[in-house]
Amino acid sequence: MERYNKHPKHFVAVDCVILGYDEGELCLLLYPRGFQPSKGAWSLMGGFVQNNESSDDAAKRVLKQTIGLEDIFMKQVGTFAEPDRDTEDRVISIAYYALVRIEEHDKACVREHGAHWWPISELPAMIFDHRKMVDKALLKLQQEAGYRIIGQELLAEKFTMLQLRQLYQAIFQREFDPGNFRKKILSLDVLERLNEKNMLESKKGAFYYKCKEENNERGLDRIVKV
Amino acid sequence: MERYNKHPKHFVAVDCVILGYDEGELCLLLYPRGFQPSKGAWSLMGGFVQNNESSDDAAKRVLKQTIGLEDIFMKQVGTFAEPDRDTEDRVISIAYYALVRIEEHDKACVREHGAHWWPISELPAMIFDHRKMVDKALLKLQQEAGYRIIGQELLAEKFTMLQLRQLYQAIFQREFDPGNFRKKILSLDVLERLNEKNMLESKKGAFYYKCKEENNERGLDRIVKV
DNA sequence: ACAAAAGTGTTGCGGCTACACCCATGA
DNA sequence: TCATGGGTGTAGCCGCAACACTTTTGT
Repeated sequence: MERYNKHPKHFVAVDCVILGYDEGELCLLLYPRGFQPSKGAWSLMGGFVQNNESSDDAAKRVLKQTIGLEDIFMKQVGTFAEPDRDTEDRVISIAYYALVRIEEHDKACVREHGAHWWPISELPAMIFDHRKMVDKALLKLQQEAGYRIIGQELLAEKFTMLQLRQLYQAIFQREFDPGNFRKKILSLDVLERLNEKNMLESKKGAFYYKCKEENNERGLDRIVKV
Repeated sequence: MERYNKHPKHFVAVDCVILGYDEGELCLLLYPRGFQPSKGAWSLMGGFVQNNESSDDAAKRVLKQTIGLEDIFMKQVGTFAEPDRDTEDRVISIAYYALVRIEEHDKACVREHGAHWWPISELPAMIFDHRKMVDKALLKLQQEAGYRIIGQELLAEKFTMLQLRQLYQAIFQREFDPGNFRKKILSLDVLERLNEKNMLESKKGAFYYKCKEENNERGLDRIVKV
């Protein structure tokens, strides 16, 4: 008994704003659209939502296919449903953003798609409303990072205060005072200092830290005022 | 040329978390589902996204139909796309929340649907994942109210400090000190004091305020720390 | 010796909280 | 006159920003 049949059905897609971090800057993974219209223009990684698949599942599938990684931090950005947003046919798209360690992704997988990492400050033109998705994703990332330590998602398992601070500077596009940043972060008591130092980025050497397990539970103080 | 045809299409709906404010408490408008399964269970107001209609448009249409009001404050909450969330058939639903002045809506229109305003503290069971939508909407409302004065949306064009404070107490589920609340709000310089007093709720009489026009532009200080 | 990052300490300002306090007036 | 909300003032606390200062070590 199909009660809903008088209503139209639509293509539903997911588009992934895949963010990494490299050399002090946030980077976005884009791939070149291979056919007209807008051939050669850059596009987010996307895919259609299949039957028996939630949009979360679809986004995970796209991520697996394009960068070969699973269990990635990922959140919904919002849904874009203007009737003419896709020039080919109507497609309603649910945007997600994902945070990946840029060093760990499957480079062959990415190369195969002709994809390219772009620094956030120099993004090329993108198809459709993908630029809007990216901008909204970056805002959501700031919100997330303002309430929870974003560290292991974009850096490595262990990281130094310098690395974490530079990451936050990239996310919030502003400087943080080294001393104050350190004290603020440590006062939250969500990092664990390891008995190991990074000797590469300073003469004195900087302790590595890693996130404590319970970091996932939010509810901290706010870290960065917006 | 339909390049997407190998992919499935889906029903796409909007569901509206319609919030009002009455006698010191937030209220939610629900209507009873009229058919099996879950007949008699309560449901959000919803509707299907039509062709040539964005989801924002669809949500506005649903609001117009159910409470007879246009130009209502409204924001996207998120998209719910579990394959089995609707027991009848697969429907992907985009949830919105709307803020309405409970006194101004079209009561005949609402009665016709058998709808009922429920205080937030005593919500009945709802169908499908509607409860999740409501909870997420209430969180979004807190976020919004924390950065912008939510006043004219839920109260009247003009309102007293007492009314505004009680509204905020309902939204954040906690008490605010009357003096401090007043000073904080006025320091934002987004309200305009009218030469008119409300004599009904106190002996001395309280000035009415209304929102200045530019209140819509966000970017204020944070009002309530979460 | 110098530079550069690590790490700690100090000080001042601003905002928030918890009140105290007077005002106006209806019951 | 008492209770109630309106409205203002104030003292203390806390957090943050700015910045000084010491440590360590490679070049």
